[in-house]
Amino acid sequence: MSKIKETSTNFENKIFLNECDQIFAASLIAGQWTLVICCHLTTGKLRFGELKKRIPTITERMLTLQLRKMEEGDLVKRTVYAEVPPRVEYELTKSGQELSPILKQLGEWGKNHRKTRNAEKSCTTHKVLAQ
Amino acid sequence: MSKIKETSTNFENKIFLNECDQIFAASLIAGQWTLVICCHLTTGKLRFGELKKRIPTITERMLTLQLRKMEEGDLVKRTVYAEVPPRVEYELTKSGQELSPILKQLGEWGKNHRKTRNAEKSCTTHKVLAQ
DNA sequence: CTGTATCCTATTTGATACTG
DNA sequence: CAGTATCAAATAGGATACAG
Repeated sequence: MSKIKETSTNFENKIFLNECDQIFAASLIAGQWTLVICCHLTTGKLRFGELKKRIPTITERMLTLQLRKMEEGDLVKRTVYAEVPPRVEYELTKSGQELSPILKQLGEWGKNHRKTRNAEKSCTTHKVLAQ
Repeated sequence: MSKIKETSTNFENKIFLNECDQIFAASLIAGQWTLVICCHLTTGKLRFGELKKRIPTITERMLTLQLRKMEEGDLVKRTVYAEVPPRVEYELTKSGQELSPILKQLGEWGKNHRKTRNAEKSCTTHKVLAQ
């Protein structure tokens, strides 16, 4: 990458271009339950009821909404079997699986970041006092 | 990691443990403007007004709110200079900088994912028709 | 079993005006 | 310059009941 003056419009545009994909990606994993669902599906396909059981605090409404959103974003694949009683299975798409290692890194970062923060908190009390 | 039966509660707990850090991390980068700000700060410290100029569509209110949230999350450091007129500079913390490469990967994934989706869309029209 | 429909609350964001 | 204050709009999320 050649050097660009930091004041040039082009320089700023390069940054924005990069942003857009990140923001697009972030919008796909946004939502209270998306990552939770993602995580459970990394180990394989699951039925609606199985997901519900693994995430006891989610309501059926939210599970449906989130799964629909993830389906729309091509993160999960929904397979309906024409049986009685109905059976519907959810699994990560190829893209969804490719996201997993990145999310794992994000988790690692989160773990370390949390540690660092706690370590700092025990030294400096001004934040607590400010409350 | 030793093998655990997939039906055991422990197995599910392991997944949940992993989730938590991810969700914690996600909550820190959530918000309409967080990633945009993050991105601009990767190239160095910026003043309030400079950020505002680089993100023309953000309101001062939102810029303030997001920066405060990111400060609270220890992603950015805020430095106030006792000058007239006032000068305040924002920069990524060490943790914030460590997040950058992960966000870059997320952006790469987003770019590819977007491509894949568009390619699929041009072949299959049922989704468009369903609308 | 796998969802929908309805109603309601909480949180987030935006518009605009004002301040030390 | 770097914010606050206030009000309004939009969006996300939850509780509950019901349906194919």
